[in-house]
Amino acid sequence: MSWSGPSDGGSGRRGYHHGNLREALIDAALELIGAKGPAGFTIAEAARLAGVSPAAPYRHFRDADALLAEVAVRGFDRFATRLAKAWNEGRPEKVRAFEDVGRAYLAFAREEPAYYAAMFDSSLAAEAHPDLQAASDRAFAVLRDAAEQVAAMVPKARRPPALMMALHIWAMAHGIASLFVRAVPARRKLPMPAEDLLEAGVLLYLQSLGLAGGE
Amino acid sequence: MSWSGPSDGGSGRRGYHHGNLREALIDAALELIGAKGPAGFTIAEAARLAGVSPAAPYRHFRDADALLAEVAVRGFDRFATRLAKAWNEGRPEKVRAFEDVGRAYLAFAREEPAYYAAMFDSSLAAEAHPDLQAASDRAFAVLRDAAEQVAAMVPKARRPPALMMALHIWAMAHGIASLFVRAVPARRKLPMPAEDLLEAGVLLYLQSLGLAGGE
DNA sequence: TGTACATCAGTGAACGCGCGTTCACTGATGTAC
DNA sequence: TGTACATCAGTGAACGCGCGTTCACTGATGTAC
Repeated sequence: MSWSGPSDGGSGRRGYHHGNLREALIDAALELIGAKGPAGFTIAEAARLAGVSPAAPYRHFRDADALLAEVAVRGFDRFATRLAKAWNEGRPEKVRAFEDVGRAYLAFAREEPAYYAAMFDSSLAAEAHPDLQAASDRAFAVLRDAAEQVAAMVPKARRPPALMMALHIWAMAHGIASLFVRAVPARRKLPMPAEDLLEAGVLLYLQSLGLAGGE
Repeated sequence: MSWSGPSDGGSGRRGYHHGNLREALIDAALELIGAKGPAGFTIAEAARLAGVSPAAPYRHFRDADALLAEVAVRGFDRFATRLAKAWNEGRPEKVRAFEDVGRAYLAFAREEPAYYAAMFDSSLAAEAHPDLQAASDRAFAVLRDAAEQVAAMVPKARRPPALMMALHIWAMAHGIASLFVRAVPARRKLPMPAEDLLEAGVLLYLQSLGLAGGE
């Protein structure tokens, strides 16, 4: 949560011009979303956190939704990067790398709850923010590509559609993240780490395809 | 969304006393949550919808959270009933009945989005509402019991923990419901109905256990 | 290198709004006798 | 059956609050010459 002003260096304000207000507002939004959820953040409070007047944000964002969308876009970009890193082009071994993607998914939800909430819990209409749709697509593409390469290992006769595989894994990872990693009324105490739960699920799933050491 | 007043019969107000304000407020809350999500509902607007003054709700609920919690509790109860009905004691056949539970899960999310949102998208702390926790437990118990009976069909040597199975299925169902049935920024067009996606996922999962017609 | 000027990124005061919550109140209902 | 009274479930006016948004403004920055 550092705001990386160019000439600021974290020392606070330095006069009439903020210097990097856009970034500071995004940082503030993240902080607020993390604390109160996407619905609990206001432009006014973000401005206060950034140390500017309530009118200042309007120089950079049309409204609260635009700021929220920007946060979500950045979230998806970080998310995509993280998943791609975990996949690592399927090295050293595809099934193992695929499981790593699942772990990276949960790790992101756990370590970046504010981004995650902006991405998945906000009521932004993706249609109204084309760049948001695009960013979400980029993240999903990583998962789909990985699924495609894993699916290709299955004999053609019983090979499932890679897209379906990707959707299944995404759904399970997202379900676990939503139910067990974050705070919801239905949240349960897990008898095991969420990561292990997902790993076991993915493993069973892949076993049914004849992959993964299902002896 | 009818308010079932005892002496009212849907004909509107009948004087100083509403007669069934508590129910009317819950109905109003459902309508608002359905339209704007759990965060977009206010006590004042619920009162307006119910046709009473903004102070009236406080005779029945301590605050907005209490009303929201009541809605969520009722949602979990309906949810549990619906899942139990789908499971139908494992008849006519356990694996098939288990799939039915999955279908019922999605059907609920689709047909009762307001309840579903109150249950899973609100920021209520379950700890602060013990009855909410209990209601959520009752719903999960249905799924866990079903999983237990399905797991019992697997030879002991490779039988997975039933609790884990229940968590996997719940996570996948919830993930699909969250990502593809409801409106979120990351929502994708599915190449198939969500129900089919879940059914295929559950089937593959059970196949890995040697259950389900894995030819 | 210096000066004039355009542009940019903030200010701060103001507005109308809806919300949550309180308060003394009052109309309606139910009950004791 | 009738009356007195307690209780209950609403009223409506009021309060303080924070928000989103606008506006004319002004200080700071950058650029042309």
